[in-house]
Amino acid sequence: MSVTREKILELGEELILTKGYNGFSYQDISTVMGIKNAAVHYYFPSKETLGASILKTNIQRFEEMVENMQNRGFDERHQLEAFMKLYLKSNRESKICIIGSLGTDVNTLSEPMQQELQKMVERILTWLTEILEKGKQKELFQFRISANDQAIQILSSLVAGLQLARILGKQAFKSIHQSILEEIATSGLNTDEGKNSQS
Amino acid sequence: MSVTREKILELGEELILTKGYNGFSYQDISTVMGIKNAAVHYYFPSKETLGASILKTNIQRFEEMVENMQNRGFDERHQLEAFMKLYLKSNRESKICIIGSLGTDVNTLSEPMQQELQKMVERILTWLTEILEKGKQKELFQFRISANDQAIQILSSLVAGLQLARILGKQAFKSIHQSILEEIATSGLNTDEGKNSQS
DNA sequence: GTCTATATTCCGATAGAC
DNA sequence: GTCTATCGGAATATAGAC
Repeated sequence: MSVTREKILELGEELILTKGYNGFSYQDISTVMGIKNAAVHYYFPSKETLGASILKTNIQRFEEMVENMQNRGFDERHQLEAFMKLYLKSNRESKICIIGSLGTDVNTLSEPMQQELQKMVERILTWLTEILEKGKQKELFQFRISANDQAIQILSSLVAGLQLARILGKQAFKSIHQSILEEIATSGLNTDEGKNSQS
Repeated sequence: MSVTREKILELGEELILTKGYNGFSYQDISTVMGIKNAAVHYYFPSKETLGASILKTNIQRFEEMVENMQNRGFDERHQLEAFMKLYLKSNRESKICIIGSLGTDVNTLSEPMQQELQKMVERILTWLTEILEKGKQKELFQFRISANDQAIQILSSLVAGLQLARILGKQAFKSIHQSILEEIATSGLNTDEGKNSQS
C-alpha cells in the first residue's frame, strides 16, 4: 500500500487529535508533505472518506492490541493497564482521544463516519466490560456498580481526562489515571513494578 | 442590553454545544435571526470575541447558581445533585458540555478564549472540591481518593458522559449519572426525596 | 497511478449605507 | 446605533496534465 496514503492517514489522525475534525484542512496535510492540497483528494476523494478511513484504522489497531494481549496471556489487570497506557501516551503528546474529539463534532459528520465511531465505542466498551467482569471474578478488581456501567465510567474518565488536561495541564490527567486504578484495584498500585516510569 | 445581542449569545452557545466551535459560522446565527451574517459582526467583531463572551456568560451563570444554592441553604448533597441536573438537562437536549466541546478545539482558540475556558474549569473544580470535602466531613459522601481528585473524576465523567451519549444514545449518560452518586453517596439514591422533579 | 491547475463555495471580516 | 453590500482568502472538490 502507498506510503503517501499511509502518511496522509497518520497526519489526518494527528490533526483530529490536536485541532479537531473541523479545525484542520487538506492544506494542513499537504503542506507538511510538500504536495498540493488537491493531491490528497486522489487518495481520499472527500474529507469524510479520510475521516472514515482513520476510524477504521483505529478500530483495527485496537483489535490487534487486544488479540496480541490475549496471545501473550495478559491477565485482566495488565490488559486494563495496557489500555490505559495508550491514554498516558496521548497525554504526554498533548493529544486527546479520538472518541472525545469526534464526539464533539458528531452532528457535523457524515453517516458513515458516525457509524464507524459508534462501532468503535461499542467495541471498546464490550471489551472493557468483559475485562472488568472477569477481573472481578478473579478478585483483581472490586466495584459495586455493574461491569457495563463501570466500563462506561472508566472510558469517560479517560476521554474527558485528556480534554481537561489540555485545558488545565498534563498533571490533571495523571491524577485521573491514578484514581481509576485506585478505585477498582484490589492489590497495590505500583503500576510499573520496579521499572520506574518516564516523565 | 440589546435583545439582538442576547439572542446571538444564546444561539452561539447552542451551536458550540451541538456543532462545535469550528463547526458553525456567523451565517448559521444570522439566517435563524433573519439578518445578514455581517450584522453579527456589529455586536461581536470577531468569532473569538463572541466565543469569549459566551464563556464569560457561562461563568457568570455558574456563579449565580452557586450563590443561589448557598442562599437557600442547600446541603452538599443537594448542591452536587443540582449541578448534575444541568448535565441531565443537556443530555435530554442532546447537547454536550461546553468544557468538552471547547476542550476539543482548544488549540485553535485565541488566547483570551483559552484563558476564560481555563478559568471556568478551575472555578468549577474549586467549588466541586469544596462541596466534596465538606460533604465527606458530614458523612454525606464517602470516597477514598482526595477531594480534588474525586472532583476531577466526577467532572470528567459528566463531560465525557454527554459526548458518549451522543454517540451511543441518551441512556448511556443516565447510567453514568447514576453511577456517580452510587459511588460516593452514603445514603440511598432517591434523588428527589418526594418532591418529584420536572421532565 | 500520481499529482497540479483551477473552479466553486463558504467563511470571517471591513467599509460604508441608513 | 444598526445593519447591508462586498471583499479577500481559505476550504472542499473537479478536471485534466504528466
